[in-house]
Amino acid sequence: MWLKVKNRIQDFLNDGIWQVGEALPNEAELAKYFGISMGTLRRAIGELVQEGVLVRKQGRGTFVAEHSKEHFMYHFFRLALRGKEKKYPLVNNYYFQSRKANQQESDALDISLNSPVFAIQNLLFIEETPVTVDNIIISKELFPGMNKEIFLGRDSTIYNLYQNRFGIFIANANDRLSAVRCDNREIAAHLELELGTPVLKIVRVSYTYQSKPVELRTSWVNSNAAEYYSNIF
Amino acid sequence: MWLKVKNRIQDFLNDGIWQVGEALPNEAELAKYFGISMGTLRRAIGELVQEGVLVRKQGRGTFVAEHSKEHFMYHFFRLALRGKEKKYPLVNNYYFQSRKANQQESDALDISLNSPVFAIQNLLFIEETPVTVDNIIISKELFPGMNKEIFLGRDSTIYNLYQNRFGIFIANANDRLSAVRCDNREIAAHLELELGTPVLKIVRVSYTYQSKPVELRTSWVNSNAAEYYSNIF
DNA sequence: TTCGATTTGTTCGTATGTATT
DNA sequence: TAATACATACGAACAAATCGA
Repeated sequence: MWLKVKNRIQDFLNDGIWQVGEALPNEAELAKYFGISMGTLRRAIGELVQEGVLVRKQGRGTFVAEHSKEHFMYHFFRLALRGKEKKYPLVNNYYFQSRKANQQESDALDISLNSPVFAIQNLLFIEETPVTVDNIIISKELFPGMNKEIFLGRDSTIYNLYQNRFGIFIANANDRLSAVRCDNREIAAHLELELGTPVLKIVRVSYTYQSKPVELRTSWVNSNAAEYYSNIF
Repeated sequence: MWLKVKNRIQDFLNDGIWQVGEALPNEAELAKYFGISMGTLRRAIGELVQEGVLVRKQGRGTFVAEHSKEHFMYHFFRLALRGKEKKYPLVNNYYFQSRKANQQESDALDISLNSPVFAIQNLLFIEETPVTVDNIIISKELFPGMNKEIFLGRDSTIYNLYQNRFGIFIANANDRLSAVRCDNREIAAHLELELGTPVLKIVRVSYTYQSKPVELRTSWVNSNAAEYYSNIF
């Protein structure tokens, strides 16, 4: 029963019945609505809280999770200068283009070949040191109304923009890392490295709670300056 | 109360009152022993189950978790051949030495400089391809009776050996990744790479449930053949 | 094969504690 | 201070899995 209720609540969330940041009805009401006891309801909600979908606040209510800049930074930004504490990067945009998805992109994002996508290139600095060039690919269809002004005008992280403006939550990501020679002149120049220097290449696909792929991001990291941190639990 | 009981159970486990694989007393007995209701006890145990410390089996009992080879492989071995499924590696040992900890090693393992340690070098293959050279450092003090025969004679993963023979559970690990030029002749030869080829360098510190550092492992990965997978939730 | 004893899993209802407004 | 909402705790009943007689 708690599993059924959990799924029904998820469906409500997907259908946008309850909006981001909004409070759900209180536990007693919800239990009555679903025809179960409060204990069982709490179990269902408890799981969603653990997954980060809902947030419970004692004395206030249960809310649809709204992730902060800190959350996204802490969770998804895995780079830091060698041996130093993690810091917020500064972002410099190089291009924001409309084009069609190639094979790799359409495979990763689960869209058809040649679907319209946005292709974005950013250069990130930490303490004035260029640490990574990010190439971002997102499907146009998922982000109706998106344009360069909106993208550059965001007041927080990119994932926050997805969440707040488009209702899309990045819940998890899959990174594949390898070491490659930096043979691309443009990237080498951005990172202020000589051609042929080893760089960390990261291919990330980010997903929603429903495991729907949202973003393909390829990063080239200046490995002289920064390291990738991975915590395994 | 449930938090207090959880901590008391953890203490029992640390003190070895309940051994690996053993069953705990049943819920009713435990609740009575701790002077709490079964519901509260279940909450305490439930958290430990979630953390992977205990395992509950309906109809049988609650057991001290004993992690399988599959668990350790799935959780802690993050390498796979490019674009292929994860496979078990074959391990080839190059040396097993006794020596004293240097600065980096003593810092990482939280032991004093020049403490006795074991230093081990392995070469791992996947499908006949050499994928990584691992340098492993563990404190002698944590592994009384450890020697080359025991280490090489293990019938499962290294972490399983720590668990089954020494009662030490690797619960989480911290990896720091960077791309470097492979300038070490020996490592290059092991990986069948030319000197100067970019390789993925991973520095891992592994910890017990109590966040005590157990192992420092430095890996050099043949990035032509293999990739590092990282899942972020 | 069946049956009963044991053990964890689920659900219910209620009471009390604690944080917020 | 009172009302509201989540947090914790208790106890009981029944379901489901396991194991041995």
